[in-house]
Amino acid sequence: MDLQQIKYFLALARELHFWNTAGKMNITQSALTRQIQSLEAELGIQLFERNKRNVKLTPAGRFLKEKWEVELNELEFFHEHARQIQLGESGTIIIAHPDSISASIMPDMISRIATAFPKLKIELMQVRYEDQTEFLRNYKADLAITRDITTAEDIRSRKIYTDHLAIVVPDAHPFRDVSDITTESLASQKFILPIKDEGSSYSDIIQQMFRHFDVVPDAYLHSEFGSAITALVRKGLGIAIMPDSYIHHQIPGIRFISMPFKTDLYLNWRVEEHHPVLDNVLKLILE
Amino acid sequence: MDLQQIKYFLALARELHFWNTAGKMNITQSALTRQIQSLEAELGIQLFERNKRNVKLTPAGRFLKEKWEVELNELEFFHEHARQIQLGESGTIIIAHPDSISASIMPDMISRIATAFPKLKIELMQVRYEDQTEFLRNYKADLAITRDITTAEDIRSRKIYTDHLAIVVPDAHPFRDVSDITTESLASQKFILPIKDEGSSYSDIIQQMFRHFDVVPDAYLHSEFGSAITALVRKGLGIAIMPDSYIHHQIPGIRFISMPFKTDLYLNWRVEEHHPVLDNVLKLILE
DNA sequence: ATCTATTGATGCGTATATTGCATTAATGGA
DNA sequence: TCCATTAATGCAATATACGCATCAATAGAT
Repeated sequence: MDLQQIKYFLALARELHFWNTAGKMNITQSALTRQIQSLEAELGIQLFERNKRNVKLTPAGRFLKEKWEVELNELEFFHEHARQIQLGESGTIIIAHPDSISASIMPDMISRIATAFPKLKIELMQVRYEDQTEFLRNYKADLAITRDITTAEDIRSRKIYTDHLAIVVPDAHPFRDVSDITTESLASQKFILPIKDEGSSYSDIIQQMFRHFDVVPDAYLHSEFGSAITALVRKGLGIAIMPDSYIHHQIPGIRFISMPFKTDLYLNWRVEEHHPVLDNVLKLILE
Repeated sequence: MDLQQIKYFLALARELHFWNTAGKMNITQSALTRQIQSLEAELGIQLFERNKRNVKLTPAGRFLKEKWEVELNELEFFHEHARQIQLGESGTIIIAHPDSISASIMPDMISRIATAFPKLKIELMQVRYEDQTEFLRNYKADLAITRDITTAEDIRSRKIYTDHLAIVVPDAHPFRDVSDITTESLASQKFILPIKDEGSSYSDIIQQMFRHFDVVPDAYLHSEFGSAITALVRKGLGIAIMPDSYIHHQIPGIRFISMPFKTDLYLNWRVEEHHPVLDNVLKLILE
């Protein structure tokens, strides 16, 4: 069974028309017909019901369409990753990280990696917290830096940094330093907070801070994106809680008031890994 | 890329010897060499390092070996399931169920299915609770009957039956009926209980019963298997809590004392399903 | 009802790919 | 140094896949 046959099948399953499909796949209708026939014969499964006028999927064909689509996609990612492994020091590693540390620990980390592996390409990406495990699993990312511990069996985590929460206010705001932050002063503020995520340790720490001040925050706006949040704070739409790593972004128009609440950063990676360079990069980051 | 090439690759990755592998795959060494070469060329990945004397996997080859093994296996299951879908009424459906109901609701359910679909083959299997979702997902089972609600997105559940917990004692035991069951009388008993599983609603119900009597059970033996448990009870090694459906097994040497605590049975199946007969069987069971 | 354009299947000759056989070249061990 | 083992390769035979042309069925237009 040839993978090309499955590709022909998937194309035909979308088009449901031999001539159009054959055109798109750059073969003749007769070749396509025979490829599908041979696929059906080899599997012992009729994939399409067809007469001279109409083509439609059988139940078994519908089932295999779904499965094969996923499977072929996975294969592509595996092959690409295998190519990266082969490229070794001149390959690419993909790092997913929160925006908050773009200007704090990331530059240092990147420069250490780049110095140690001059030919290695590094891709950076931002991924929503809930997608990170899946991105690692599917080889869409090789390393992920998160503010949450990952508990999955096939992912390893290690703490690499700790920073503090800060209250982010516009320049003109009356809050000047920690002594201005009290139960009363907080109660009258509007907050811009991250999207509340049950079981996220980062959310938990923020909640914990509010509990410490015995305040239920008045939060009407939620966002995960730092640049959006800082812009909103600057415009006076509310104040925010962010990791103080953001200070390094040196964003004008806002101030950070560091609070004595810690938030940890974790490095996450796949347990099962045959990528020698990735192993070395891991060692480098973890010292 | 031909799947046969991947099979050749996997065989060679195990043997690491062209002649032996070629022999096992019923081709000549030269054909095997060329298949592997063409696979490597098409992927642009060197899979083996070889000289005239030794063959070994490259890191990329090691990676793909693992992935392709899993993938090929999955494909096999998909094709087999697709064949079952095609066979329709003369296919096979696989039902996973707890041993407890083998003699109570199962016979009735099976006979209803068999009457409605005379050509359908039915396979029964017992699966540990924690494996059931995976068995459904991988098409190793089509229906699963459990005492726990399944919360997975891709699995649907419906309650199909409720039975009661019973205290299971050897014939000679002083407990005769419900009135003998008290906090004091329970406290002096040794129990054989199922393996405690956090988050299992069946465990919860048993715990709930003990809490009701304000007793912490003295349980030194744990098993999930009904036949093992009843044998142990008969030998006087302890008393057990079981669903009273077991009464229908008519096991000699033990007695069941029904308690007013309910345990529900759920039928679980895959949401995504193109198997028309399976759909019909579902409708039949759920009325 | 008849005609026509469209569509999937199929026969046939050609082009391409794959195989087995025989041989070659490299290498570890006697 | 010689020999047995082993992966690669040239070559001819065979098998497979392809495109072209054609056929047969059918929906829709007239």
